[in-house]
Amino acid sequence: MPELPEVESLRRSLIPYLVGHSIQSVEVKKPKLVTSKGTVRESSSISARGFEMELENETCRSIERRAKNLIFKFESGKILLVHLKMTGQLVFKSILNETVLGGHPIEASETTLPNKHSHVIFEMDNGTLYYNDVRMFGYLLWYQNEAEMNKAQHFEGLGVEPLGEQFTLDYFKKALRGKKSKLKAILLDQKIVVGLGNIYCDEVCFAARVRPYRTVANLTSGEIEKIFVAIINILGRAVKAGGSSVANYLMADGSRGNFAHEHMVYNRGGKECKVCGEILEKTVINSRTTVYCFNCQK
DNA sequence: GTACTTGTTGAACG
DNA sequence: TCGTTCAACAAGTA
Repeated sequence: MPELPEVESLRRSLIPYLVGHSIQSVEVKKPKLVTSKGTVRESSSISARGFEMELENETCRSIERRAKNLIFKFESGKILLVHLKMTGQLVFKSILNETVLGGHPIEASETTLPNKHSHVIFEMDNGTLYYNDVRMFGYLLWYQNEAEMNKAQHFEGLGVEPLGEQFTLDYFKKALRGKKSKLKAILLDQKIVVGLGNIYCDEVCFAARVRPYRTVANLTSGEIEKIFVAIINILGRAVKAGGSSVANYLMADGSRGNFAHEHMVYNRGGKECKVCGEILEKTVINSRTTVYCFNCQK
């Protein structure tokens, strides 16, 4: 599930292949993905055919990221925003047969391209970019320019970037002041800090040795600091490792940019804690599965 | 057939 | 009114 580290490492790996290169043609196989925004049905301002035409002959100038959104900016000023949601992935296959992948982990059965989940295909001057999405929760939005994107208020209310300069201990402490929620709810709340999803919330809580259901108001100053440091460390390390997804599934040595191997608690309920050996507890917080170690976390 | 998965958000809650 | 939590939704898998 792409959270901030997956999106960021995908962005970094796509830059050398896409920036400076142009789109020759676009094929939208599932119009829904470019005409709706998640569960919010918008009266689409653009048809699938319009989407294809608008991006033809556009040259990519930069690839940016805001929260879990990938933002492709073109020389003309046009913008393509991609949200992978749960199961989206972008795969670029160059004409030299190099493959770059990011987002949702690839399934072994889906290594052929395009496959049945390839819903939007960009023919570039140096290869092909596939947007694959098994459950089709993701979306690709097109904007005429920066102003139009801002007008859409897609980023309204988002908190600070955890790996940016604005995320300071002071900011974090102030943001938590007076909150009555459980720690996990706070970490999941994109209005405070963006980019943390279910996986990294559990990992951050474990790294900080704080139980996820603790009420924020009862946290000590030291604990908040540990959580703050854990957010930066975990996300930073995960980005470095290439996220929890397979980074390059066609590499000869089969190596994987894989933070998943480093997960301490996520998806490990009932298994032994890697630190103390106790059985990890599994519970539900804010309607999300949560795993923690009762022994290690206080 | 059913339970379960996550990011997001409008609805409902207290 | 407001902060907080819930539930629904997207579509597929086990």
